[in-house]
Amino acid sequence: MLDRTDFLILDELSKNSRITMKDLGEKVHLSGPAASARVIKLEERGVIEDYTIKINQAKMGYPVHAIVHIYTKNPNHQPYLSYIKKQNRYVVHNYKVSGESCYLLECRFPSNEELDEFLTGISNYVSYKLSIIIK
Amino acid sequence: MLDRTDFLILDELSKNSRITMKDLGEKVHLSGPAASARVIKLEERGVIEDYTIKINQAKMGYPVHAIVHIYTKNPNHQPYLSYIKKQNRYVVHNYKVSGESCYLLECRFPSNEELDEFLTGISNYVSYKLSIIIK
DNA sequence: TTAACTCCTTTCAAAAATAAAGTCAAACGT
DNA sequence: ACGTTTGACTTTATTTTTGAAAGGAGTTAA
Repeated sequence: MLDRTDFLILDELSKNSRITMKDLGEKVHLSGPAASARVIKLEERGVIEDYTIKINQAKMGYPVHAIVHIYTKNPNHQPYLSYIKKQNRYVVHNYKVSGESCYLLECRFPSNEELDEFLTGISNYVSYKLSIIIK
Repeated sequence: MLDRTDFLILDELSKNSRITMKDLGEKVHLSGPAASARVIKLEERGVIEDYTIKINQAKMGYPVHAIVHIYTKNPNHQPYLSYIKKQNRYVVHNYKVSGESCYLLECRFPSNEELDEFLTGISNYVSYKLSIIIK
């Protein structure tokens, strides 16, 4: 399905998604139009889902990075999920998981104060364990 | 420091990092060169760290997505860290965290068999708890 | 008032993207 | 064995985008 050249292309686009098709072509020993055609196919097949940027959240004012393990006491998760949705400025991911906990919440905060408020908020719906990411 | 227009630019680039400066300019009510100048500044300030793509890992053959909580028994983490480095084809992130566990490992596998092998491998160095991401 | 900045626009030459045409080789049916 | 189709590529030529340069408008400070 995917050949060596496709992998090289994905690798280059991962490193720099704004590379020109001409330069991408050179890197993978193809002409610009050929590289472009490959990329379009990768998009169509859904292998490339998105072109995006990595933002330095600390410089954006969100230096506190945390993982919160959620243990829902109530079988109805909706109140928790609604609350999370309302607090989405802090939430990076909310994974439903199998294992000990029910959800794994990755989030970012401007300060510990706001983290504290957030945790106070969710404790109305669920119990949790907190891990702060150090690096 | 960052104004409303910068936030709009970051938002648009997050959604599509390959947008042309001309189109980006239109979206944020600026000329192409003005948008381009803003973007260059955001890069220089380190707010934009990287232009990258989101790859559908399932279509790449890595459908199993897991978070592994690592508890190091030994105060010397090096053997664990070296092992992780060797297994980097599976590892998305290896966060050092404060809290109950020592590291939070986000990883992806082609199958449960390979997840099993990986876990067998790390159990030589550390103990762990596994969470499989369902969605 | 004037000078120095900042941030923008417009203009235009150079570079890149894209559409189109043509080449080549492998696969397939007759 | 021959012609046809298909897929992936290159080259060429047109269109579009980029990025440099020049200049204007608003702000601040001497």
